[in-house]
Amino acid sequence: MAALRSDAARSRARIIDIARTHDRATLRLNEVAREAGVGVGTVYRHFPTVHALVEALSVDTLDAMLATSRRAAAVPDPGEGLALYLRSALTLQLEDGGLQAVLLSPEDEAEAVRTVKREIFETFASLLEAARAAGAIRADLTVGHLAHLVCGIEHAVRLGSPDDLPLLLQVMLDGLKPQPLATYTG
Amino acid sequence: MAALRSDAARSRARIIDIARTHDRATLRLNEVAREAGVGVGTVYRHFPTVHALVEALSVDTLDAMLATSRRAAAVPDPGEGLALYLRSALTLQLEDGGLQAVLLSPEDEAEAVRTVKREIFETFASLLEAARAAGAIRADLTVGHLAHLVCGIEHAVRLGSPDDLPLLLQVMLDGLKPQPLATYTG
DNA sequence: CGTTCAAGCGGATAGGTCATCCGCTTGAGA
DNA sequence: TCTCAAGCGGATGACCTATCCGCTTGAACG
Repeated sequence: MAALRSDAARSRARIIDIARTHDRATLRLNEVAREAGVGVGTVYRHFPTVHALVEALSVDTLDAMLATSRRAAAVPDPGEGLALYLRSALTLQLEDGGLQAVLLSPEDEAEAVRTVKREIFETFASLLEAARAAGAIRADLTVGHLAHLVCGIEHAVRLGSPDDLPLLLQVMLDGLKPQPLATYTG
Repeated sequence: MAALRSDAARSRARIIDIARTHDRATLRLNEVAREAGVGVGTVYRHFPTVHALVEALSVDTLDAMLATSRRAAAVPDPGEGLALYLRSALTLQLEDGGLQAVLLSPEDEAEAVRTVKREIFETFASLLEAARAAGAIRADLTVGHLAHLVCGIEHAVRLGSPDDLPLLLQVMLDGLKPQPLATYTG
């Protein structure tokens, strides 16, 4: 990203500040422009699509997610490491309402986002591999399954209250373990 | 619902037929009107909101859900009964893309829908109670938690492929069991 | 049947949102 | 100070939703 002219940097920051006060799912670029005191054209030049703005709002959270995944990789017990990462990812996704969309989007506006996402997924994959090797997790689960499950639990928590997080997370974590006994498969 | 005039019944049926061919999440009433060969006004008279139409598209599925819940209540083993219901509910929700919205909506357009939903939830609640009494499920889970979890798993399956259903369902079912050992709660 | 009219129909259109385009302004390098 | 690429604003065309009202029609009744 080339250095921005000072006025452009100011506009961009104002837009992001205002956008942060809005629900990510119902962002209206024209409304953000009005509240930020800039022209609509300015918003659309900085962020050609709503997704571009949502992405920009999530870069900090993405960095936090990467940091967490690396911290999790340093945990001696692979099962605990994976669990720590899953818990953190879920918490971050619940805090940042746009993160799920950014993580799942196949296209990224910003090159930096693409890079961080790749690094997160790579770390995530090695966490899973280690946990599997340690027999801490069902062998038939892929990184995709886990990512989708986290998004699913996020969805479930959003349908209820944040207070449900610990319980629903625990249900997921328990379900991920290799099951000792045959389970009903009707 | 008072008996419809023959032309009104015909219009209504045409609208529903066409609407069934559309994605529930992106239904456009004007588009449905055009395709159904009726005026926009006719669509809006029969279905004042998109949700009213979505609801109408789901009445059959709701009936199936109620029937399934009663079948599940007749299963001798309470744990198996609950599992059967959860599996069926998830399958129905995946088949009917508008069902989750109908089930979760606090307001119902049609009185019949309100009634069926109440009966489903009542049966669901007694299935849970029986399973809990039999020690087949964690004691701290409510009907709300389970309903939200099913919606969460539905979400997870939709993010991937329908092939993921058996595995993700099993993860949920295993996680719902009372856990024999202490779990990592970091 | 013919008559009557409530029920139903169609679609023009008012109102609202989105995103582009272009003439004006300004930061900053020379 | 001069120059002009970069940035800005907002008018506006394109599109979408949902209402309203004058016209049409099914069906009840004598």
